[in-house]
Amino acid sequence: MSLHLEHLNPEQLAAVTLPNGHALVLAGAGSGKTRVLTTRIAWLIQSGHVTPGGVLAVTFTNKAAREMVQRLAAMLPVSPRGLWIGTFHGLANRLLRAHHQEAGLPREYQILDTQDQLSAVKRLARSLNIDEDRMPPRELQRFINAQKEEGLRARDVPAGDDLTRRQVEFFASYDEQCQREGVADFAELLLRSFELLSRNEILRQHYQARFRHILTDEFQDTNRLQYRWLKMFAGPQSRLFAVGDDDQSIYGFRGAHVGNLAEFEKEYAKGQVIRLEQNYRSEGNILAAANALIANNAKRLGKNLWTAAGQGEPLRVFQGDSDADEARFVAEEVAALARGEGGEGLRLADIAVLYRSNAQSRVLEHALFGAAIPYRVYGGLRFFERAEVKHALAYLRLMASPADDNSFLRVANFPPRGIGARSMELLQDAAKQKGASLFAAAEFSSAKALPFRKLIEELQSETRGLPLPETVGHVIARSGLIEHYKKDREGADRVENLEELVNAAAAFTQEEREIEAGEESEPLAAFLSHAALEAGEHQAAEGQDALQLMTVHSAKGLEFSAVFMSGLEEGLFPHEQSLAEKDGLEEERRLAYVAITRARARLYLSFAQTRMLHGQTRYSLPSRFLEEVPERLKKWLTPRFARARAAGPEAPARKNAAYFPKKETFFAASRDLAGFRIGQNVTHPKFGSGVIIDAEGDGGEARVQVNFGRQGVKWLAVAMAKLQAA
DNA sequence: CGTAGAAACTTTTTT
DNA sequence: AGTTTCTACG
Repeated sequence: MSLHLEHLNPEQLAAVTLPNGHALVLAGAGSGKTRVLTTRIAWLIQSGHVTPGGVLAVTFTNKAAREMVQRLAAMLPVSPRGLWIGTFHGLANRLLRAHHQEAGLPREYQILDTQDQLSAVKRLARSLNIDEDRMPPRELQRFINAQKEEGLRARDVPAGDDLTRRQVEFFASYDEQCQREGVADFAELLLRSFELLSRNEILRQHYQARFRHILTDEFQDTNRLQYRWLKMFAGPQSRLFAVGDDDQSIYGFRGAHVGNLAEFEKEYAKGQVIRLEQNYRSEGNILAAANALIANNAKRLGKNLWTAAGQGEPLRVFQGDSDADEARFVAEEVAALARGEGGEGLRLADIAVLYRSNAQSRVLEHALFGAAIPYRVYGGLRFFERAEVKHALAYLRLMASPADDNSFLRVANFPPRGIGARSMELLQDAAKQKGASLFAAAEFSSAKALPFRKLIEELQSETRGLPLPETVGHVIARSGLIEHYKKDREGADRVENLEELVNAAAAFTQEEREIEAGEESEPLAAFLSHAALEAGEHQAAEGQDALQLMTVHSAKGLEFSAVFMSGLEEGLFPHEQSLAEKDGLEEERRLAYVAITRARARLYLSFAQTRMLHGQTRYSLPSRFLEEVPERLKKWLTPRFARARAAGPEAPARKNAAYFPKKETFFAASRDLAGFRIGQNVTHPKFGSGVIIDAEGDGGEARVQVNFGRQGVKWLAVAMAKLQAA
């Protein structure tokens, strides 16, 4: 039992042992925030300030929650069972399972993930004859989630214009549909549990009296509903402890409200703010780069991150001719780092390749595969999101919860069993008329669907009392899924994944079940929740040393000896979509800040001049973030991209000006443009550096369209403009 | 009803 | 480019 308080610096110690009162800890990257949080919980318990059952600790990711439980288990002689540690969604689910009746939900309610929610929205839009061009399902989905994240139901949303009024109406119907089918989306878990406690005074008092210490990690990422949710648990005796970093707020797009930090300080912490500013992770140059970059943001609470470490190496900058070229560089460099080149080689698992969007992983994977470097990709399509796995889960969900129409529609005719579009339509009409579920309607009004209903009922009785893995195994076989994929030439992977699902069920232990869902839950119900809430982050090849590939978002909270930040191009990072959003550029910059601060000793910054995206070649300029890192900290590995400074103050960024997709054609590429070609980098005496993105005319008449980044996009006559090849 | 191939669509980040 | 949806045909 060792808390090792002696290893903490004064600020960390103060945060850990704060005796009473609420507190806000502003913790910079690498300042030991997770350690402070876990050590505080251990300290509170060990010193008798609270019993394990009186702790409520909330994180954003399952990974963070698991890590916290593990670290606690190492520090304390208590089992993590009694502790309420988990993600917002996991804990909300736990609460709702325990009080499903009071919350107005069926015992076996199912959780809709993003995919499921979209199909539910589409289905409803169709049944309401909604014009999908005027109200695209995706936008309806976004609208609904945004409202729920603000804590609003349809009746609470002011319907100003006509469009909003329609959206609100749809929102109301959507919630009715969910209620009827016994399902809850992610935001619903939070909102429903919030409403449960705010309405039910007895329950609220019970939990308020129970939770003496409420601790939250990554507080900058909470949305308004989550903040209210936390406050709900805080009774007069409770103490709130929030840890966050405004510079690492990167979830604005899903409703995170950085303002919560300031509001928390005003409402609770009241000046009890502890700043952790010493960085223990990165060497000097890396930290200097991060500090210089983030200084460009106007909206900051402000802090001064420093390190006692030496300067270390400069940041290495690489310019690739293409995305493939960049990927090749990454692969070669990773191989060299692993070999060690005179020093001690790095473990692959201690090296990360980060990118802005998942689509970028493919070209990297290709190069790594070619170089025989083992790698693991995080994010992207996760295990429980794969089609075949979702099919299997749909059978299981129907068995547990027959009213789940989403699942019914997913597998009633998969594998094909003669229930075509027409039969399904008739069944849906019948169900609608009677206000019944599809499963119920299958009994009396569809000869075609009846055998399917029978199959589900047989599965229910055949698996009654069986252990979970055997239930899953039986279902994938009896449903015909395995057989169906075995017939498919390319179905081998899918069969493997289905078999892996049985393993996942076996690995889903008693202990995990209790931590995630509470003590009294059914094994199957708990497993289905687990599948929806934790999309299967940790699958496959565990244990083997492998390079880590992930988006910057999923890298938050992690650290590596060497980090590759790839695709540093205008339009990609910062992403062009973000520039149209309010405070979008600042959020992108915080994202870049998160990426830089993941590195301990070595950091690579790379970009490519051309990139294949969605089947088109894009020509792009280096990211402005690259320029915001001072030159003295960088070492160029490739001849420096000549960048003549434009005279005068910089023009404000123009929306979408920097990044234009352009179909590459032989015609355009081979046309006589007086020595220039599309995609070429050029400089102009007034506008600075740019890239040619289009052309018209030939020879002496030729005009080219040049993207000058922040200076905008201009058409220039080649003969007149003093363009120079760069 | 089921399938194959064509056409259309997407085009950021995630619990 | 990859995925989903549509269309034509057996």
